[in-house]
Amino acid sequence: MAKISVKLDLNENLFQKDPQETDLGRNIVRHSILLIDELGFEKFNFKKLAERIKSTEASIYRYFENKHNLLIYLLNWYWEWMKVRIDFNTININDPIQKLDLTINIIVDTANRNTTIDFVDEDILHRIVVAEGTKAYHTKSVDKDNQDGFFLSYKSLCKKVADIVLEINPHFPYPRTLASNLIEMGNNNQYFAEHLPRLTDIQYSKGNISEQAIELLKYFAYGAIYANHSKIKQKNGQMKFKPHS
Amino acid sequence: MAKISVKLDLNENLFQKDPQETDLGRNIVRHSILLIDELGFEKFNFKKLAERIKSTEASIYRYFENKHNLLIYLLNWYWEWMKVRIDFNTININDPIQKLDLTINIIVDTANRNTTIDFVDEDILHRIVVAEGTKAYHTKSVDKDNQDGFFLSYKSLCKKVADIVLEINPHFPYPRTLASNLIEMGNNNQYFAEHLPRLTDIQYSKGNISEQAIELLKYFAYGAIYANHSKIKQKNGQMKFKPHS
DNA sequence: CAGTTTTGATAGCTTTACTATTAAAAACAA
DNA sequence: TTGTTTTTAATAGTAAAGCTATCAAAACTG
Repeated sequence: MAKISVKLDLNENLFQKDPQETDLGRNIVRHSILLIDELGFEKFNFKKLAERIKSTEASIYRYFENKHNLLIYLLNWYWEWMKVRIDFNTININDPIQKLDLTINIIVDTANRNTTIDFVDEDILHRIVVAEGTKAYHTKSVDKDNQDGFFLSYKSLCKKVADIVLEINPHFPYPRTLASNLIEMGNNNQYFAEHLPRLTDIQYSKGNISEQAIELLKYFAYGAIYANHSKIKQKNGQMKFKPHS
Repeated sequence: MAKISVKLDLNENLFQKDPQETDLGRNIVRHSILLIDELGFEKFNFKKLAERIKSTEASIYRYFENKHNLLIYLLNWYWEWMKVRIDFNTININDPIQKLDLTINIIVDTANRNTTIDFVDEDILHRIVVAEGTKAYHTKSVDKDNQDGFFLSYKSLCKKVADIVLEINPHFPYPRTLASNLIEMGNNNQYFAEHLPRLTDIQYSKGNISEQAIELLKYFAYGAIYANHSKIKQKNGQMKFKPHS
């Protein structure tokens, strides 16, 4: 497998000093991924990370203002990487259905990659995205973080997926919702399969988790995209009721 | 509006001492809701809560082991309350489609309630569920918490919704996923509309957020439930491709 | 009114999340 | 190669968070 050197463009507000530029920076990124995965984001801190990489807290603070920004940096990295992979994989494909199928594959996991990046373990980063991803924007600082462009990558990723959906059905009324939901649903159902199995229909006993997740996302995606709403309205027609008023 | 005294049955592992039983306990619950809403869960702590209710940290620790358990307590309260409302509202309804529509109304918001509970502000609690809900299970202690029954209410709520879905279409292959996804999607899209509008198709400019969320959830729910998969497979048929292998 | 339980007041301890200072090391330039 | 700048390490210190322990006062219970 080719080892392509990838340097993704990430929003400069996310760091104090670009961690992709120095050994220490790349070390911080590499080991923060491992350590967040080990400890969970709440128990993770810069002191423990410093010990692990035999550096100091103060040095890490020169790269990232705090651990929240580091998490968002990692997520941005992943979202950018997803976009690259979608572009790369769909470059010669015209059929939008094929494009969406491919995109769903990329949403679900990082398997079958055609490159590796030396200082990022993408499988572990994917676990972080699944387990800790929503913490990026579920904070009181969302609006400020959003203004600082912390979610630009996520939004443009969703836009990309939404545009593929619109290629399939230009009249589909909820492209953004479908896009963000495919991503969140994919993450949730993989997490649920492992930790809260009653909340998903994906089951270890049925075989490969990723494959089931892909089938599931396709089912919901095409169910929505091709939804026959005149038929649904007809089926639901008789009862023009007012809910609990 | 009737003021019905409701005491929900909540898992006893969630607290050290039942907060529904004492004035201080009810005060802790009431003001923790207000304070978490104000500060966000990260900045919220027992010391600040103690100041607010003119009590002490130590006293609060006698009710809840830590703030994480308090959050889960509040969420369980809300999930139980949703179940009560679903039961109450669908009690004389036989049409499962009508039941699901009602359920979607209840998922989206707490409007048009027929009761109020004195020590819980449900509108604010709903905001907490939307903004902080996923933090309940995105921790390293999920599996332990799950064993302690911290998510029983959520799971049985999903089961209830899934059963309604199966009433409509007994062959639907993803009832649990649809159930949990309707809840998470409802929460996400309301949150996105407010904070990250590019991630949803709900827009303030289009009018009432809740109504749009209800329409959206119905669209996706019935799209999935009535998905014509032979037709979809036919449309997608020609390309039996292997994604990026 | 005696006994039990609950609460409040106070203290203290460890960890987290930083900031500041200074010196050593590394990088780089003339 | 030496001098200069940048980067890192080492150390110290602070305020807040997240607890635990003790004891006395208050409140409720029989």
